[in-house]
Amino acid sequence: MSVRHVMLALLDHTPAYGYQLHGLMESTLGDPWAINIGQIYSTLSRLEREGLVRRRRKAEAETGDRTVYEITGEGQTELAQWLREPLSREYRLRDTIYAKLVLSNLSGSVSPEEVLQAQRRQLLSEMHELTRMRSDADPQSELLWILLLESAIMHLEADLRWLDMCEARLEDLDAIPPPRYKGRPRGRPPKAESTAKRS
Amino acid sequence: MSVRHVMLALLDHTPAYGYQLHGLMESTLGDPWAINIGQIYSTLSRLEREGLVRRRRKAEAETGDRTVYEITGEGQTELAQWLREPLSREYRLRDTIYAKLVLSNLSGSVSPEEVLQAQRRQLLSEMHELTRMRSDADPQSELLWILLLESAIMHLEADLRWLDMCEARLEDLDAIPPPRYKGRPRGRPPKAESTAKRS
DNA sequence: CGACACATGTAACACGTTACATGATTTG
DNA sequence: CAAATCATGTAACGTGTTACATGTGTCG
Repeated sequence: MSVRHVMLALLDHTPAYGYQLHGLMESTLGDPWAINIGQIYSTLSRLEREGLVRRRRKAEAETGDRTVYEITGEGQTELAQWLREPLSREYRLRDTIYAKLVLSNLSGSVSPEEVLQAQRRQLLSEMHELTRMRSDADPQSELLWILLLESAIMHLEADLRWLDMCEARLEDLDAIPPPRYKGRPRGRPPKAESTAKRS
Repeated sequence: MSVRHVMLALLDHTPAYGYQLHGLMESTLGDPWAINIGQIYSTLSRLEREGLVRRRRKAEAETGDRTVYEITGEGQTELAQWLREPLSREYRLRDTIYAKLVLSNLSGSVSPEEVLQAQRRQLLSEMHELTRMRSDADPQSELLWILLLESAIMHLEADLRWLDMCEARLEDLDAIPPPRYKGRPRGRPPKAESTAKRS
């Protein structure tokens, strides 16, 4: 839901052909946003079909045989809307680590302790890597890159603190009864009901 | 990459039929994990095809006409492996808010200030909601639900602090040159190169 | 020449979503 | 009886992945 908008933004800055977009995406947003080149072309097709993008009439000097795309008015509208509309972070409530913790507690093959420990090891090593990269980065020319690293580091810290919290309460987990299933238990399971969403 | 494993874990606890799995998933992991019932069946097919799950032979009392599935040995192996293997959090480096910030800076229609402010408003409101839910929850019977809320809150805090940081450095953003594209710029774009991944 | 970057695609698949079709059983 | 819930699916589509096919141009 996001690659299409990135492409729109890049095309809004300057018309481009597919291969070029691929390069721009990587140089603008960095390696983590590198996608398979094939997806560029299929996304361009969809965007064209929806009228958010159009093929540029050849003409203007020689473009070789490359297919240059440009954004349309509709595309700019869509882009502005995407930029303005804030992200909901409620997906945080669908955290895979949480699921692993609950499920390991449920089915005996791997203990919650093991899950937590493995995860902590992983996060600590990523933390090392991130802080190293942070101190390697040049505050002048790589401001954006640094901001991204800071973000990742802060979330990693949150994860680590959370793991500590869980570990401290591990004993309490044993007391939790397994889920039942018999015609609407109604035992109020965890509810999301975040902003503007009723269950 | 995660629904299949949730289903394996539930089936490891007890054999079940599709509709039942859907209910168990929600009551075990909560609303945020509720998925479309259709996906249960298609995932079951895939799991069966891969031999991680099998249809139980009718017999044993009356099951009605419901198709009961149970996990296989292979399935248990796969499940244990999933539980043991830690998640990489490197996807944090592919943060959509970050992308919006960079792209709004690039294409003029919406300013970075606007993006940051809209996002802050959203996060503050979600924070309100989450803290309210946290204080409503019963520490005895809803320990898991509380842990999940804590996690979400901590990450929300991280996001908010990050937004502040970005805002404080907004002026510096103007100084950033737009990305070029001409035969390998080699201006070291942001690199991910997280654990065990070379670009 | 041969390897590599440039350039454009297609195919197959996994996962997720919404929507629809089709019935049986339960219950107000 | 009508509506809701139970129960099992299918179809269409969006997004993402990997892999492959097919060329041109450049450079050591």
